[in-house]
Amino acid sequence: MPKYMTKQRRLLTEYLMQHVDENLSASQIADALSDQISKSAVYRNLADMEAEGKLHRVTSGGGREAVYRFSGGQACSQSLHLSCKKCGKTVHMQQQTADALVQSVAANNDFTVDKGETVIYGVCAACRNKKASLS
Amino acid sequence: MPKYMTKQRRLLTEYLMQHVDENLSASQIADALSDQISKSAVYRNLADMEAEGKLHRVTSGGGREAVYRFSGGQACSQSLHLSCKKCGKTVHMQQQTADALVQSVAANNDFTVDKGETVIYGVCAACRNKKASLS
DNA sequence: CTAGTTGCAAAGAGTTTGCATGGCG
DNA sequence: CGCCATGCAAACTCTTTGCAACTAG
Repeated sequence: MPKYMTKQRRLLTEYLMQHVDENLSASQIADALSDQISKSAVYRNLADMEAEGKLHRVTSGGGREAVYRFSGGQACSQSLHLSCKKCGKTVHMQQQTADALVQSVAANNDFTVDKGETVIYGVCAACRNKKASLS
Repeated sequence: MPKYMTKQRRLLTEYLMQHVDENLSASQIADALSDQISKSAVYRNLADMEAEGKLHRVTSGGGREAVYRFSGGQACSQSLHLSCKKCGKTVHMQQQTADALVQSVAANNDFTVDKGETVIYGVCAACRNKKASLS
């Protein structure tokens, strides 16, 4: 849990702000900022931010790297996330739909869904159309 | 894509059969079978089996290891999966509930859910009760 | 017999950690 | 000024790869 707002921390936050809702791997971020922040600082800050809940760890991008997603400080825990396997974009499901879904699962399977942790994979409208048009 | 059914491959398959629907990390499996199969063979066979579609790669267990789930050859792609964060068990959602859910998302967010890829995280009934009873 | 597989060990990739220096408040 | 955070590099963990020996068909 950080106490000082360092230059590096600010730079990292700015970087994340510019990549809201994208899935970024720790090493990818560290690499992009390598000339401004050391690798260790990136990893440490990323871990801190995750602990603070400012960042969500996805870790499911096909590799074995730590993958994070920054959501601009919004209340992400209140809406499920839809992640497109094609373009990687993540969209927040409407809370209303999410709640209905959660209740449905609770009623049918006696299972309490964690909205903040769950990411639903599939294909977004844009990519679905794209796929249809080209080969 | 393997052509021979080797002793190691059979042993690995048997191991997986005994752990259907559990989330197993590659290293965990390799370690468990270390005295019967070499690490490399485990990794190679796991990769082959995934390519053949006999195994599903989860890779989202909080660490940075390759995590797999074996489903005994069932048509897992037809039902969403619920994974308990406490005990790690994965249960198949009833297809009926899953379909309703998928349709709901499709209607509200114009997003095509991939049932085979999606894992919903939360807490199962058993663990929910457990949590309530002790401290 | 022939080619796919295994095993071992070395090489990689990514992440974590120890310690001295630097900088926020 | 004091203590946290940074940087650097070494240490680690997990995974991949090269190559000779082995074995399933």
